[in-house]
Amino acid sequence: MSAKDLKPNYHHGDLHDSLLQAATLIIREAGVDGLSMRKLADRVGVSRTAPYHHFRDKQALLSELALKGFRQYSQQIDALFSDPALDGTQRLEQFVRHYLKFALDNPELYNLMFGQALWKSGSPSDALRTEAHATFRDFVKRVGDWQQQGVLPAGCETLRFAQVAWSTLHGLCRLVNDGIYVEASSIDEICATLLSLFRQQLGAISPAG
Amino acid sequence: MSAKDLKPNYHHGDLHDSLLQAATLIIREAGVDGLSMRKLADRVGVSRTAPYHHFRDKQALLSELALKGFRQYSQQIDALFSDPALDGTQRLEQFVRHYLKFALDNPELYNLMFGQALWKSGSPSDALRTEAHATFRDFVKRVGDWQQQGVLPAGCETLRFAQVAWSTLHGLCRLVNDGIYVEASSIDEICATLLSLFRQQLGAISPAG
DNA sequence: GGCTTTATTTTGACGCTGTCAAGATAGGGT
DNA sequence: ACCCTATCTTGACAGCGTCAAAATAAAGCC
Repeated sequence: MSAKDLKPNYHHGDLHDSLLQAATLIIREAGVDGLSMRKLADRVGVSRTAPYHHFRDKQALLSELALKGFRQYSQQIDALFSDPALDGTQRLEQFVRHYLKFALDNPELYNLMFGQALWKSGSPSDALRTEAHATFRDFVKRVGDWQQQGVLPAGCETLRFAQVAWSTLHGLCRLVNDGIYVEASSIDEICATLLSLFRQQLGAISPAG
Repeated sequence: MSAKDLKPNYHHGDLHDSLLQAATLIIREAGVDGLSMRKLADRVGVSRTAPYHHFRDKQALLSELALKGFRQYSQQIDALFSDPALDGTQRLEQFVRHYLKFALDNPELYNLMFGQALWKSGSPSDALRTEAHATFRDFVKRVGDWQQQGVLPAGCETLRFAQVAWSTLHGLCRLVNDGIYVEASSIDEICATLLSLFRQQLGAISPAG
């Protein structure tokens, strides 16, 4: 037998995927902090150390979850940009709203993808690093397009603008997700302000103009 | 004896402060994750549970550290704004650079002050909540001043602008501190871009203008 | 001084965590 | 029927936060 997919009563079937799936559920219910390797194993119905034959350690498991998150995110964004009914301005607005929605709908996943747990102290897997970089490159490219289309200001290096814009989006997501400030009700207004700021349409600075 | 301050050879002297002090050191050396109540107690030379008579739990200790961080931050910012040699524009620039510097110089402390560990799941002490809110109010007030002085665009609700601006600063700090992107070398340039963006001086959008 | 009261600290314990080493088991190939 | 290898389990270790109860030392009062 070559394909392991067809044997549901091997030792487990496909423990690797079952673990990822169960981990996703636990994280949704109890947050990343509520996920332990032991509870995870228990949930799937195997012994405590069984997962260690499929993931080097807990971080490796989390890395794969984050990786799946990036794939999911990219897919959603690609879908958004392949809609031919939207012009550049609408795409920018939709992108911003979608980014926030993704982060706010999946706070724990977002935290995994863009949090210190995986990135700090150098552990992220190569696959994760690659995928994340691709995601950022993609964003920079879109910012460049928007600049060319006159949707975003052109008198500014694309990379720098992209870094600042991403900082803004990321910062807002974190402030909300981490419970630091902003009730959900204000988000639409903040989002509008943020878009006006990016487009440099906040009104004249000098009253002497 | 009424004042405990005067007795250095009580049981410990002032275990409360000694713990905070040692915790600060450990965090600087090993990060917040490297701080455990047991190691902390050991470092100070008391038994594992001694700290629990001075802090309800670990979170209470971290809350106090964050509180000290906020006081330290406010003091530095106040000093900056009390310099009469600076005009509004310079103050904005100095503020932005100082905010980044504070966060990047004390990454673990910044994470404590503005991270999910304390804010998420509702545990922050009243004192911490009060101090943090005051800090944000202060920032909003300064943004209002800058708007009146023509340093920042006036055609925009102060609170909204402040929220977006803080998001940008916070997001940048997190991206750098969490090791997600941006080498330290780019920060100055990003900072400049960020300031231009806030001041709406990034250049014309429409090539038809 | 001696006695009591109170503040402070320690010892012991519990359940939880991540993970290593060694043994058990079961499927595939011959 | 055999072995090999992939898979899983059992046992163990060190570490964690924290509770309860016992021990200690200081302070207050006579």
